Amino acid sequence: MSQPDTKQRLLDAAERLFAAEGFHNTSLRAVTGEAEANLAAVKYYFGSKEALLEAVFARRLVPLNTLRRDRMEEVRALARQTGRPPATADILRAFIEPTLRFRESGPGAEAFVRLVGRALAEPDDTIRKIFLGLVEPLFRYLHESLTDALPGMPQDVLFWRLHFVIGTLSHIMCLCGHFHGLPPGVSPSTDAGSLTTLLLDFLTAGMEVPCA
Amino acid sequence: MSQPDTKQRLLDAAERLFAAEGFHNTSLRAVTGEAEANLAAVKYYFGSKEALLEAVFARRLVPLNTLRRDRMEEVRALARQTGRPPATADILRAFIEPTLRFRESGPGAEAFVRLVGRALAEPDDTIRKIFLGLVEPLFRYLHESLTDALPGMPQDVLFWRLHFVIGTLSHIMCLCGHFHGLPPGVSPSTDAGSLTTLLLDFLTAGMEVPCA
DNA sequence: GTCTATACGATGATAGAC
DNA sequence: GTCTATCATCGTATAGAC
Repeated sequence: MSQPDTKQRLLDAAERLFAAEGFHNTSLRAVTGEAEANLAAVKYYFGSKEALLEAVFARRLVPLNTLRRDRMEEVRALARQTGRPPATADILRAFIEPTLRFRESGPGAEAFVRLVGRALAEPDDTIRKIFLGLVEPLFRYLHESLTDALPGMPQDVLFWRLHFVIGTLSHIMCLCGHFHGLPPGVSPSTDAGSLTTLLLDFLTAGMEVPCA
Repeated sequence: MSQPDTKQRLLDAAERLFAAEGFHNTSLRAVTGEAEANLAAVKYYFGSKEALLEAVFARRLVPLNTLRRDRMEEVRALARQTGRPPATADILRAFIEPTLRFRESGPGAEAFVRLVGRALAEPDDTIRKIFLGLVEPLFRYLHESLTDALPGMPQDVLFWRLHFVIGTLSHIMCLCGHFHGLPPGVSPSTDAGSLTTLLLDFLTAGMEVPCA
């Protein structure tokens, strides 16, 4: 290769721009301009604009998903030793805490978190499916783990509540640092630790409440 | 006018296409094609593509917001007569039930609900601000009503929980009829009545749980 | 007032030279 | 591996017909 890490520079520039301006609102000329690469380099390294997006997702999502699954597996293994179901709060923490902490894991990570938070609301089927392909196995495992934690809950109620959790987390991920309509005098804490606690209290109560 | 309601046909076509394909993925040529109007009709009636989107939002959102605010005001007025705070569940129901019922209010309404559900996750600042301009006063009123219902709750906790509610509702709005990864044997009910009950149980429990 | 025809610069994508 | 040239299509703008 002649240039050092053209591929990495393209990924970095695409991640930042897709998060800041949106996928459809970002031109390949803007990406290659910021990465100081030629327009056709995207075609060469990735194949298309959509394949570039998939690479942006995969680079950070694959290790994050491994971490989230490992933590959920750990909670369930410990519970099996006691012979009792895992606590709902422990399952949710294993899923949520790495997600929120990820924002503090280095340059570009905050932009990436916003990008992921928006992905499920993406109108474009192709793009949403690229993202779903990377996270759906993990969602299934979370579903399975929650079924484990809440053995008495009807299947369809659990299914909806799972999506309530995912929806809340997605919204918080794209909200971080971008509040609308802050009332005067309110300056909510945004560090991963506080936010994890606040989310866990709220979601655990919602997951565990008896249904009519 | 020569053609019957060119403006309405443009709004109908834009609503359907923006919801189905996304705003940036929908060309004005597609809109005017479906509406059987000339390309320049958008410029003539609305001024720009973004102004067309604002008109699509406003047409249905203004009456819906009036309904939601009226119902919240009614709950608070009744509570004042008893001299006690309104119930959290009643405030949330006043906000959520009209939103979910709206989906069944006629042709095009379901597409519109998805469009609104995605709006807060919209990456484009201009578009998100168009939407926020139409809903922020209502969000503030919901915030105020929940402060009323939960007088002991710290301001910053209430602020976050308000956003948890909005995030959950947004996600459900864009999910309706578009599930990913349905496990076999689960066919969740999607009618407004059942969904309202499920959401209310979950969100009320989360709003009312004591915070550490 | 309402609508049509047409043109302009910029975009995503590609083919093929080097 | 990298770059130039080219293409259809995009949002927008304008001039003018009815």
